[in-house]
Amino acid sequence: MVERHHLEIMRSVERQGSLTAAAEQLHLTQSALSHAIRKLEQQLGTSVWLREGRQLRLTQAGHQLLALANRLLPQFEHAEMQIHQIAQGQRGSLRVGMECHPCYQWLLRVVGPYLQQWPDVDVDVKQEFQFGGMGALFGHDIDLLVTPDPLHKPGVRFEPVFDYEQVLVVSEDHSLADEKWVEPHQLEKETLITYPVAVERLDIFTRFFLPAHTAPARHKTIETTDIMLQMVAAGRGVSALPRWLVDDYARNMPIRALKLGQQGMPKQIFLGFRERDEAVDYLNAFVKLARSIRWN
Amino acid sequence: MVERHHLEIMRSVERQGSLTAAAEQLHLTQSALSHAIRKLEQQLGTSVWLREGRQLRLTQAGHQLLALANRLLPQFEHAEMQIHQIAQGQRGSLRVGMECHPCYQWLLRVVGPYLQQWPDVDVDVKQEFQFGGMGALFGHDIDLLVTPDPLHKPGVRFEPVFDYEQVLVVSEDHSLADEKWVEPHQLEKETLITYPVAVERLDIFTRFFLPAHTAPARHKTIETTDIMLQMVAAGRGVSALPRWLVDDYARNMPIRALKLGQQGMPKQIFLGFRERDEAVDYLNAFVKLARSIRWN
DNA sequence: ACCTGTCCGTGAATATTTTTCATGATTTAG
DNA sequence: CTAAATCATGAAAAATATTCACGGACAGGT
Repeated sequence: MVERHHLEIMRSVERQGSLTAAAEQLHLTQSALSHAIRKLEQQLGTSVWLREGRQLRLTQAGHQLLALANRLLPQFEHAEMQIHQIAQGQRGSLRVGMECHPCYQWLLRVVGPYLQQWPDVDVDVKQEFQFGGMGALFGHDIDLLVTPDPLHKPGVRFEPVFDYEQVLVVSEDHSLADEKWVEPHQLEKETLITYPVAVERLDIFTRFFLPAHTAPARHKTIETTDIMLQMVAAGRGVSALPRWLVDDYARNMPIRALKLGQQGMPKQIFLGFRERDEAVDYLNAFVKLARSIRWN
Repeated sequence: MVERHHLEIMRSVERQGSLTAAAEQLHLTQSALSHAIRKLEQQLGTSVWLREGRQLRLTQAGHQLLALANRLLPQFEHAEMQIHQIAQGQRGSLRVGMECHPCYQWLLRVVGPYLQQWPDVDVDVKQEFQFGGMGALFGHDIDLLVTPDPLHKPGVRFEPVFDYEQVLVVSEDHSLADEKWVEPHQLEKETLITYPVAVERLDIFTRFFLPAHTAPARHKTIETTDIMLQMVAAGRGVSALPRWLVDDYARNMPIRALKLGQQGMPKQIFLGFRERDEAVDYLNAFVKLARSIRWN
């Protein structure tokens, strides 16, 4: 019925002052506009303007239409511009999913600079997935997965972006506090504090205790890193965390970091994304930026 | 570029869940929609949804479009409905112009009931006209002119809507306070207070003093009726006003109304409008309602 | 694994709509 | 009163939208 085209005509006629001038501005003939409006008037059942000599004066219906044009046309134009930006990968929204607790601390450092570089990209972080991080990736609930466990499958690609060392955190007063490293059996009497995730996903078990066929005496879970470290500082248990994270906290807390085994436990953070999105500029840029960020 | 039609498709596909179902709802074939969107995608430079098996999933551009559709389509529809009402004279805006000061008091009593009867008509009152009330009427600045002086010209019609008597207002303490009527020469020593308009437009001069070849001693002008009557009550002068207005104020003020001459001075309020608008329902209804209102 | 029904995409044919062209009627300015 | 400018109109041409008739892909049932 009322089409965008009609609104363009209304606006142009208002701005240019005459049908003829408007036609020129719209790269059409005066006749085309005349026909277009005439048809609209027939459909609306009322005229849009009154022909008074060579002047056109808007009727009430005409005023409504003009108001509509002034309201809607900018929205059309803005949306088109935005979609254009999206088409060129300059604008978008990046939904980041995370599968590891301390990853969040790391992510925060990446997101800041990223938002500066890509002011037109929104970053959204999600932490709960019904079908796991991979499920969320495949189900398009997220566009990027931050995880320490790359689960290679066709359709997704994982890129390592950050190497770090997982360390054991103990209180300054702990008997092991001055050791360079710990062996599994040294923790047989300890309380281990971890995030509340399945044991299979805890490297401290899969790569440290299990190979040595031992385990800590007790296992507690705590949601947040801050409280976890408070507990460790208070001598209520030990925990395994990234070294960069511990170093950060150690400035204000009586805690120490120890290597897990003589060689330490190297870990990596990976970014996973759908291969289809490989060409998406702002996603690629995120991966690149993430890789370039260093902790001193 | 992005047309209303595309928005309709986006919305319908979202609601119906598939192109085929949307096509049915829009009374088109699935092929038509497919072609339409394909062309749009080419113009935008990005696809609107991804074909995943038989599922369509919106891209970011698609989400933008859908959001646009949900925002703009209701506005299109609302505007069309409104214009339809305008076309049938059920809705409009009535711009009322006034040429006489006390007319405003009268108008207020008409507008209330009118707004009740015509909830879809907006009433706007204007009091200042660059080229007089008639000019405003011809220039389409107003649709209705309230005036005591019908100036008949081709193209406009005037309808008398209210008969009343213009009376002299004096203080209760005035020497004439208990007279039934006054003659012009009795006011030769008085101060006359009027609204600030040209003397030719004041009936008290043209119909009362001038025929008797006399005039009041002093002439002051005051903008507002309230202050004017305060002055009269205080014995600072006399004034000429409609009887219904004076009766209203006299309940709380020490003032009296006297006939101007033995016969009194009958007056009328007229409503003027363009003959072209004669068929406009809500305008006609205003005139009719104005005529029917009585003061008891 | 193999139908089967359903969905979407595509190219050619067709239908519809938009635009132009050519012209006339009306009005304003000089 | 003429000249220039404006908008309206009908017919012709151009452009666009829609349908038709397919084909390929996929999910669900057997």
